[in-house]
Amino acid sequence: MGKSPCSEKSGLKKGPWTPEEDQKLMVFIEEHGHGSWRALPAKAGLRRCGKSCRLRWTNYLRPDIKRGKFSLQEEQKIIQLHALLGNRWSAIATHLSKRTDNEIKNYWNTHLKKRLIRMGIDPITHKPKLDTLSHYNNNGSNLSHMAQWESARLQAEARLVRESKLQHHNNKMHSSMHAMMLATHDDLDSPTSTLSFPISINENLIPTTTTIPIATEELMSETEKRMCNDTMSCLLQDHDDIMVAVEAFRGAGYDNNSNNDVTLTSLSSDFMVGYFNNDDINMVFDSNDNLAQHNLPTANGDGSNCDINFEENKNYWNSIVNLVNDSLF
DNA sequence: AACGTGTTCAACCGCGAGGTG
DNA sequence: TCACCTCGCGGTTGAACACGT
Repeated sequence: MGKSPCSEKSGLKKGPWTPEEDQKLMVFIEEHGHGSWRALPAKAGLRRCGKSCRLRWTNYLRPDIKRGKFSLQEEQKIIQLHALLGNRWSAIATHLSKRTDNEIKNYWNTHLKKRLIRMGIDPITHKPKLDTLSHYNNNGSNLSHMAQWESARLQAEARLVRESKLQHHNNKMHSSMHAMMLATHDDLDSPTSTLSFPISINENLIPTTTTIPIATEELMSETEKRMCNDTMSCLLQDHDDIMVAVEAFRGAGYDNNSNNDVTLTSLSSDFMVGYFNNDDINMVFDSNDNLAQHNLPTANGDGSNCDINFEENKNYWNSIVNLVNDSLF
């Protein structure tokens, strides 16, 4: 297996890179490209292993790297992406232009993770920790707020389940495209409008759901296309984008089945979840239509609770993001 | 100024995926 | 199918730095 011979070879330098070494590596790559990393050190006149050269280049010397303080937007994005993708730093890095996976990983471990822990949020699940309740209990008055929050949240979820099932039923009833807004606004408001607990929901991130026939674009009427555009405009720029997303969905390994509509729900300005209405498969796409995650389990196998899973996640993300924002000021 | 402690982040290590013969 | 190799990823380390006493 691919165990690196780096540490086993004598005469190879380790540790921090000198400016001279950096210069040699940059000049060589600019002239020849990196090609085989294993062969590069000898060609470039470096007493380093190829692995060390690759790391130095990708994490430090590459010209398209942005360094310095992370912006608030970048922090929010990292938190959201981590909630969705976990410790897949390279995947997260692809959504933050000019940031390396190593830098994001370090920033998470040294700043964001600690901040979430301080706020009583589990940095792995992105949900409030159970011991947060006892923390609040020990501190007195806030326990009732936490309990009220959880109670309101559960009530909202129960309503969402009911409405989701109704929506799923409607989807089955109509085989052509339907653009519809989920009636979730009140549900999302309820925990915050009645409580003083400092979690609020960002109303800009209310999800929109659109059901699109997976059949070819030609089958869609102009009206349908327009409805599609209107509903998805918060996420996708135009009809072409939507069709690209559908193609990406279809291209992810599933057969084209004209009876199998796809439902797309925008989670945020960067992510969209989709699922086949008669399937238990659902997927998450980023704004570039890349498949970020798929095959998330569903409770009843018919896709009817997909909205609930992602609705719940979205709520937590917004809560986390808002809490982070609150802690900054 | 000296020391101890905490924090940061560049760099390393080991593992697994994927390619190739 | 198997063995070998390279590459990329995520976890971890430790030197350098910051800060408090």
